[in-house]
Amino acid sequence: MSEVPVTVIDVAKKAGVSVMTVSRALSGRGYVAEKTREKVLAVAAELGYAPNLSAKVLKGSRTNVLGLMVSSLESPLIADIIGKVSNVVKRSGRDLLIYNAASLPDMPSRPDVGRLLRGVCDGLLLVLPGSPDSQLAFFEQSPEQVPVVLVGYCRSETALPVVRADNYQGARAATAHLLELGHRRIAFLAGTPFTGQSQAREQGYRDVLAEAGLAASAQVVDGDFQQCTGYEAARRLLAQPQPPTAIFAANDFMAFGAMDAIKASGLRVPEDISVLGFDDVQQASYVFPRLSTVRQPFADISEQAVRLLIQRIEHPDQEAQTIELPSELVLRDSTGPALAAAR
Amino acid sequence: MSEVPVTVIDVAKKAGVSVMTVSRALSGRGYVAEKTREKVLAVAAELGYAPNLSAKVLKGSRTNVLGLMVSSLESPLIADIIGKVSNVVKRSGRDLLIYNAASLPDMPSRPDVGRLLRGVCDGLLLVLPGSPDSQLAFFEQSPEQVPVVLVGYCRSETALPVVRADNYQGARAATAHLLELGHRRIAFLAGTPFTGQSQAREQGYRDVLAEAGLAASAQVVDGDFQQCTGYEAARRLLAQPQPPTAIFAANDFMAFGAMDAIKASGLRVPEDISVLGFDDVQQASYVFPRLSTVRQPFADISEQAVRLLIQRIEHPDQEAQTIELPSELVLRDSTGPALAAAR
DNA sequence: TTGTATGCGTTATCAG
DNA sequence: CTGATAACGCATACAA
Repeated sequence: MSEVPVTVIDVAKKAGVSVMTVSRALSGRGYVAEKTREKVLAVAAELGYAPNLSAKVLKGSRTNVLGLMVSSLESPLIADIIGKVSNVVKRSGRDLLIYNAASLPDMPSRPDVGRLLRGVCDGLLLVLPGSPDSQLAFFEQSPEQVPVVLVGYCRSETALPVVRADNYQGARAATAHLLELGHRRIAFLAGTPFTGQSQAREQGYRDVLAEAGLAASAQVVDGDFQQCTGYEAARRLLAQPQPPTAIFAANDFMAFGAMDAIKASGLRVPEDISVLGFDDVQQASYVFPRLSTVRQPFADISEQAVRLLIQRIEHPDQEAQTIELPSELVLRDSTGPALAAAR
Repeated sequence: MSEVPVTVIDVAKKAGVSVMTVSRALSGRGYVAEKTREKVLAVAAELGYAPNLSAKVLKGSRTNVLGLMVSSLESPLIADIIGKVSNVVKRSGRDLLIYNAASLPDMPSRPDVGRLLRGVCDGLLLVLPGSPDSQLAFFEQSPEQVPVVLVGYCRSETALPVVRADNYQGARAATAHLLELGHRRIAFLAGTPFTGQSQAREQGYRDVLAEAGLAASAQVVDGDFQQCTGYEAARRLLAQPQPPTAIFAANDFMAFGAMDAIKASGLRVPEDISVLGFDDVQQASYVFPRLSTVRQPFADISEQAVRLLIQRIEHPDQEAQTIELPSELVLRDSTGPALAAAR
């Protein structure tokens, strides 16, 4: 009962026509008699014919498959983006293949990383918040080889098309909000520098403080977007003689870690210390207290990224553009007025 | 400067040999003079040759690519498994392609779902906790077509090889622990039924209660493994005249939701109500209070699943086996003695 | 409107 | 030990 793969030849034989006619009937290109077309389609359906993707690729034609390269699979944030992109792609009638470009510490990524996908996919989406730029150079060198769109990339040095949130304005709004609440000692928990997103957020934070005449009170702690790092960083901040009254984390996960550290120290959020995140991951609404944060419009970002990629596949000659979507300050329960005593 | 793809022909020309010699030198199969081999390898490296995967597939040879089909990309748990599998596969010198088999509500999955991967991959790993069995039937019907291994599947009706944790014993240990702490009203928050994992856990829960003569006190609330569902379910439980003193959730995310609901009601975990999860996702150690849970050995599971898949690729004729790895009760801070008043 | 022949990059077969 | 040739499944000129 094991069905051997069905090819155009099988369909052609059974339908009593040539392979060419089958090909035309299925692709819709070229002239085929309506009656013949129906016959072929019926036989194809009956036999359960599905085109061999590899043969298509080899022939150089479109596969209707898009690729998504990520620098990590262990971050729930990336998982969320992957899920959204996957849905958008499916809705466009295409398929999506995901590839983890992360290289193991003891096993450097081979030069053919990505070759894999490049062969099979019509175009590639790159979500690489954890990758050094060497990977990117690989794609920049041959832009006409395969269409590419960067997601959430924040540095200006690339010639590739980009879709991202407005990290700078988002961070400005967040910092301004904390100032309005009366906070004067606001710490910033930074993330990894790879995509430049953390720097953009830090810049927004610093600029707003500077404009309020508080440049000297800026305190930036290095981090890596991980929850446990946020925990450790917050512990160190709390151990200071004059701990901050508010913590602005470069992402939600570090904010979660910071909240845990604060609670573990016997302090309350937001009564004793306010915490503000960035991203608005799903968990932000479920933790206690619910996290105030800057929302990145991931649904829009995914939508635009896929749209832009498809556009580039169909019009490879157009200029690369950068799409920046607005971030939005979402106020929940983790931010509150600064303690009068602490001002 | 755009590099056109380098083929064996290019290498052959530059090395002054035939394509066949190049193929042999690179694959290591067949006789090639040592000196010729070195020459070819040098030229291949110089030209940056990488084999065309599609051509390999078309020819029917191994691709050294494994596929991972998941039923959802939005669950952090699956994301975790994906990451681990990805690492194991990389370490084996192979590559991994991930495909989201979830079908959109308004766009049913086309019949060629999976055809895609089946063509390109030597074998497939299936992680389908959210899929009805129709998808599975697809693979069972033609097991010799492409080697397949199921991950975390708990029903006995399949002839395919399976790797999973011991859900039943894990749930037994968890329930027994709550009984030892003095709890007598223990509620169980169930998940989706698709893989049978929730049922296995529920069975362990019911059996231990029955053996303690408490079968009548079993209370099972339907859920779907989602955090918000855990929240809602816990709220309903708390609204009862005699709320449970302990909640055993079929997974950690529902446990998180339950903890949030308890805290939002002004009660404390574990002083007023104990909460116990299942899975031991990373967040379980970071939430407050840290979650007691049943650890699924995902690292081992991933390792074994990949190992088993590779074994089946290389020896397709062997009998399908089921590997069940032990779960482990991990006690943290979310479980404590039952309130004397509530017993 | 339909059929024939060719090539994409690889590897297996078989001859040299 | 090495090389020419065919074949995998599909789509495209081109011919009929």
